[in-house]
Amino acid sequence: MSYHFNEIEAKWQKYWAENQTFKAENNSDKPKYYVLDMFPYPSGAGLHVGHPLGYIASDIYARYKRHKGFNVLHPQGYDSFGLPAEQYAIQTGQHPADTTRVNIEGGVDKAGNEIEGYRKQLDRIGFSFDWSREVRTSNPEYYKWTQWIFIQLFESWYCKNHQCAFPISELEKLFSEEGNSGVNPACDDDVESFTAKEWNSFSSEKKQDVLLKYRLTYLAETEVNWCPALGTVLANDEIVNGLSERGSHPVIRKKMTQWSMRISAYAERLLQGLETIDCTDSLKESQRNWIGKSVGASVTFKVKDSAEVIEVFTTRPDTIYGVSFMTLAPEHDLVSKITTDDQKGDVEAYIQATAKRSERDRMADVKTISGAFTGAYAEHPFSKEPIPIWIGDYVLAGYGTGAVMSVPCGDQRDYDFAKHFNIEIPNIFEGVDISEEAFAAKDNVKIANSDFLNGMNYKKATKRAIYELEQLDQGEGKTNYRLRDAVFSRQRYWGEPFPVYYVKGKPQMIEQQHLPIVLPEIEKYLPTEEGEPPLGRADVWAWSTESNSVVSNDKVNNTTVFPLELNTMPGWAGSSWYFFRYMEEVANRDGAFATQNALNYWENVDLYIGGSEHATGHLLYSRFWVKFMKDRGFINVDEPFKKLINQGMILGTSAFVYKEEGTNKFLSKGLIEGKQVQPIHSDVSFVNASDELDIEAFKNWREEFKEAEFILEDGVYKVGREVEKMSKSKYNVVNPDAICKQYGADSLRLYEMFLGPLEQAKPWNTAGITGVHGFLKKLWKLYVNDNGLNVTDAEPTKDNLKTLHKTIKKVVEDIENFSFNTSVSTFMIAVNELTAQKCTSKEILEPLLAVISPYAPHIAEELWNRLGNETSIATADFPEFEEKHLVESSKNYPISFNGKMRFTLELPLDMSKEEIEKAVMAHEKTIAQLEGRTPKKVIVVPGKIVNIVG
RNA sequence: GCUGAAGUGGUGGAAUUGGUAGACACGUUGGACUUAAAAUCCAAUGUCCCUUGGGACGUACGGGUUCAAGUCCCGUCUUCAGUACCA
Repeated sequence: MSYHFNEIEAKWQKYWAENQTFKAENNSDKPKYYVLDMFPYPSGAGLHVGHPLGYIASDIYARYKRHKGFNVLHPQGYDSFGLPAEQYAIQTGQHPADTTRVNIEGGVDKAGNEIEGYRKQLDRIGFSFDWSREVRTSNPEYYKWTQWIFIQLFESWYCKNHQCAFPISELEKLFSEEGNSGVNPACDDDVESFTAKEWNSFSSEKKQDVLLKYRLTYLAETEVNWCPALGTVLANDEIVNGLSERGSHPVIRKKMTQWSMRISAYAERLLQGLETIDCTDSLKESQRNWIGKSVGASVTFKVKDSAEVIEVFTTRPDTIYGVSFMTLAPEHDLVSKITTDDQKGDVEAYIQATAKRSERDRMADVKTISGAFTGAYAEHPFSKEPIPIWIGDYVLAGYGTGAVMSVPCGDQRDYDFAKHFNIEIPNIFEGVDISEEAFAAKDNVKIANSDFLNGMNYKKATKRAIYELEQLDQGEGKTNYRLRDAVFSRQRYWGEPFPVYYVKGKPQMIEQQHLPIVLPEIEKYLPTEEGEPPLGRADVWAWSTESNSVVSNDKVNNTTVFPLELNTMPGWAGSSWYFFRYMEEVANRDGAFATQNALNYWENVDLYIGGSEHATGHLLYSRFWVKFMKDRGFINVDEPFKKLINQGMILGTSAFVYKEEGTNKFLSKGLIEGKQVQPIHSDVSFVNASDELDIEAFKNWREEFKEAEFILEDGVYKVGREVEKMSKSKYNVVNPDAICKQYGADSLRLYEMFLGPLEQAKPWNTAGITGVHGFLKKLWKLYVNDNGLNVTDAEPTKDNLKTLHKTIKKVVEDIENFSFNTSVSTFMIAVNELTAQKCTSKEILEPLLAVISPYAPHIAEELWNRLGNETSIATADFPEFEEKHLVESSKNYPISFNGKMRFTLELPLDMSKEEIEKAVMAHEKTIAQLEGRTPKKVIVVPGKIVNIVG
């Protein structure tokens, strides 16, 4: 009886589904373990072999933990809001909800495309997901709680003293009792001071305006990349050379009122929290970069002949005597106020010119130095000397205060700017040559020409400068973060609607019992002619405070019926908290995002696996929301993920045929030398393991190749190979369904792991799968022969036990180190050895199945069943490793001469050092090697090696 | 530029605290079985020299430490990823 993987796999997948084998329990005596994958965005293109890599790894770990006696939560769902569905909707007029459902569940979309669906594709690979807990972010039952969290953020403020978020009502109480002088909140820069008395006299509208500046989510004017032709805001990466990536339309920088998230309040905690996460240094480093902490000072410069002051942030207050000019960002508010009449022309022309350039362009074009003099002067805080004030686009409006004190001798950008505009470059470093470039190092230098700072080093001078600035009330020590508040509005249709309506232009939250606010129906998924977001097209999109429901727009009277927010939330809203939703069983999901019971039991994710493209954004945002929810007492954990692994990308191995230029001849790879050829991608499915092209298949592929002539070498056409990103346009996409059909899911799972270390990028080459497939056949033959089951009660031999326990030991180590590729080799070795030993002993073969089961669950389940087990192997005990079976009495010593291994010698392990040396020195091969020489030294490491020197 | 990761046969990749480099596969070559093919099985396979025994060289490159280095240290180069005028 041979190995019929298709039958076996279908059988057990059905069994697992029917018996809910992988359903997690919220009440269990077992210890809990939560294994999570980053949930997929269900695109119409379906899965390719790169997608399941991380899922297979996490599945192996989840299954292993079940064998080890854990109650495992291993859920899956869909990040189903997003841009591609909306773009597709615009093109085809289909509702994104429909295309999204088809992409998940399969079927035929309105355009007539037959779509397999993510779910079926995933099921075919045999994952141990608990599908009963599935979530979809676009489902109103789910986004109800995304909206709820948004409301909680709106209803909260952040106290810097306590480093914690509190209800906004507490802040109102503080304001009414003592004004805002005593509070230390994270808030907008432009808040005014007021007393309790003043606060209490404010109108309701005024109070709302003031509070908005303190809320953790707030409306604010933000500078965005606006594309008038597309009618939407674009992210930086959607703009190429100042034009939109889609359609090449002009993009301008525009201020727009947008919802923002005050993530900056959490900057320090997000940084500190990294210490508690188990992940790679590179991931931590990219989080740190993003947060961008820098320690320095804020310094205030007075503007001469003006009441204005310029505040700057600097990391080098010790170089304050090196300031020879100030630079403001062209967008800085002060520019228009301080520019002299003489300079107005220059300054305005410059501002116009820079406004046309996107932020990205400015960043990309670092070499061009540009700027303009405002005609105004600032006053040096200590020397009181006048300092010319310039504007320049190398200063970014969005970072720090949008202004810098320029120290050309100590900063290369300031230096280049000064050289370009012939501004003086005073040297404040003792014995340093600055004729060629700035001196930016902090160490091993003393400050000079700096009055009271002379002779001090960086550390001392910094401290002193801050102290002196404080005395003048013109500065203080300050820590700055690069992390900016996150814009939370999108001018899109396919996202969560805000639970917000506007009364006299002031945002009001809809009470939580009326949630969800369901996305309205619209005719076209495009912005309105007036440039409003797509929701501006909805006819029924107003809020009635009487019926507490969404009503027709024509009822808007601004007394009881008000307009609703037209923006939707960004993609990261739904993915910032989904891991908590899985914790709750569907039956109990109505009353809360998850019950306290479920949250207390599962706590947070023990293992999180996903792509590195989410290493910054998603991770930062979800960590932010979790910290906020912890502050407000909704959950009990400070970090969402305990351990995080980024799987590497699987690359495609493209195949090329070579068309000789000007002919219709295709030359085999070996014949192209010296010829003018044009490489053309061939579909990888036409190429076999030996890189030989199926010429007929290629000819039939496309009309233009029908008449092609093929010049062969050794009777075959050889293609060229190149590793590239897996993509449809390169014809190197491999579909896991096809692999499952031809070799089986177990082969796919093993092969994906066998390719190499999980975290590394590695090329896919279908040819190699015959190796692991052959292994599964050998495994099968170890249990089943032509007459049926071939497993006996025979007493295992010493060798049998040694093979089994060696395998258990290695596989446990591998799984716990996430080194899945080496486990597969270990299985191969085990099966090769047991086959050679002609092992039929059930005592060996039964536990072996439990070891292999996490990797190849279908075949393991089938053989387990054939051995007479009536329950699933999924929760069978993982066999215990016993050291005694590996104890050896002798060792095959490598005998080296001057570090080079010459031969091996089998010696008992209980031999002493001296005895080993004696035995080795007496050996004929040793004598031959030495050729009469006397060794200077003999190194004997018992149990390891012998090295003879001399 | 900065940060991080990595450079090992024709290919993917193994190699505990420094201790037999190339496990396990793919591919290739030869053989068995077969009318033939597929499948399966057996053998060889880092490079070079050599008649066998064997020898020389080999983990990106150049140094160093050590009885012993893919592994540790210093320097250089290359590739990939992330990030970028952050004051």
